[in-house]
Amino acid sequence: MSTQGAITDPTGDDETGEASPRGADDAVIVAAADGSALGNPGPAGWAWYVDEGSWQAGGWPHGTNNMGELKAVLALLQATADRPNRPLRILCDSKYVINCITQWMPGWKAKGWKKKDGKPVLNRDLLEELDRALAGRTYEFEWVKGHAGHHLNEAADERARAAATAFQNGQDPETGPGFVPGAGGAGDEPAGADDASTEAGDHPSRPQEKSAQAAVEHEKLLSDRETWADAQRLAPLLAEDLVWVTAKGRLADKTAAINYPEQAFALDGDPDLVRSHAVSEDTGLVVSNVRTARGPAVRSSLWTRTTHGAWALAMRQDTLEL
RNA sequence: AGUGCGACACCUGAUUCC
DNA sequence: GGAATCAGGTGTCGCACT
Repeated sequence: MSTQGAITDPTGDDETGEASPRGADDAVIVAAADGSALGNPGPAGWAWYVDEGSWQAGGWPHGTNNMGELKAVLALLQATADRPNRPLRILCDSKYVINCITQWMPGWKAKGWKKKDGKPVLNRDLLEELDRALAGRTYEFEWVKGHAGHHLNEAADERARAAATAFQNGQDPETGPGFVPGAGGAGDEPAGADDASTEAGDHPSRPQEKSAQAAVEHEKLLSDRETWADAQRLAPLLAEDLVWVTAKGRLADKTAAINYPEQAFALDGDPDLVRSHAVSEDTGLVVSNVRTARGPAVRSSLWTRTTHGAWALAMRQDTLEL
């Protein structure tokens, strides 16, 4: 099933990433987009795939399947944004995503992002970004059944799951080469002439920003009860030599934090990010406002990357507000 | 306000088999 | 590692009824 029929027949050959003359200015880009969320919600990944030389993946430490599905399409749009004249054929197994974009969004926008039952539409931020990214583009969605052996869909699925798995292990996912025009064949485009799109998405390519981003994400992850209440998930997030200065001015270590997670991690509401700072490529600082059992506090957390590539909390200080 | 229903995904756990 | 079956769950939407 296809929507938005503005595309001139893309050769009908889905197995080849791109149709028509490679790199042609108006050649249809055929890509599959897919998402994954382990445990749903849980560590989540997204990916789009054109061919072995042109794909991208990413994710979050915590997200839903549908966030992943939406982000996969959004990332594809962003990665190809510098070629707005090339039509997109997007293979997607989520009817939620296809219906959101092709049927429901117009109504939601007109009605102030309220569903039929009056409740607010979920994933609105992603949807609004998608709406912006779609403007001026020629595209067409094709629904493909998931796990039915479709080559492009399987490839995107594998990469999305791999990204989710990476986040589950506290590691950074493989993000892929990004959109590389004509990557599939004996390309006519100068090799490596364009890697500007490699970094689209959640993980900025500049390493300094990456560590700040990682620190923020892991800080959020650790504030989630589902994470810290599970010792299996909690332990790897804490550095062996963790130093924690509590709100009362006491010193605590990793063992104490693991033995008394309720006291150490329970918050009223989510942490409110104040600032994040990249100390180095492997160290990020996060300052946030939190509501502890003892009252509101300012929390500074230092996250570092271990030798295994995973991020762990190295230092934390809480200061109670007056 | 609630209850269903439908659809597509995303999972978790078992089992069998190779 | 892989492929197939069976349970059970959440993410999300629309629709119809109470």
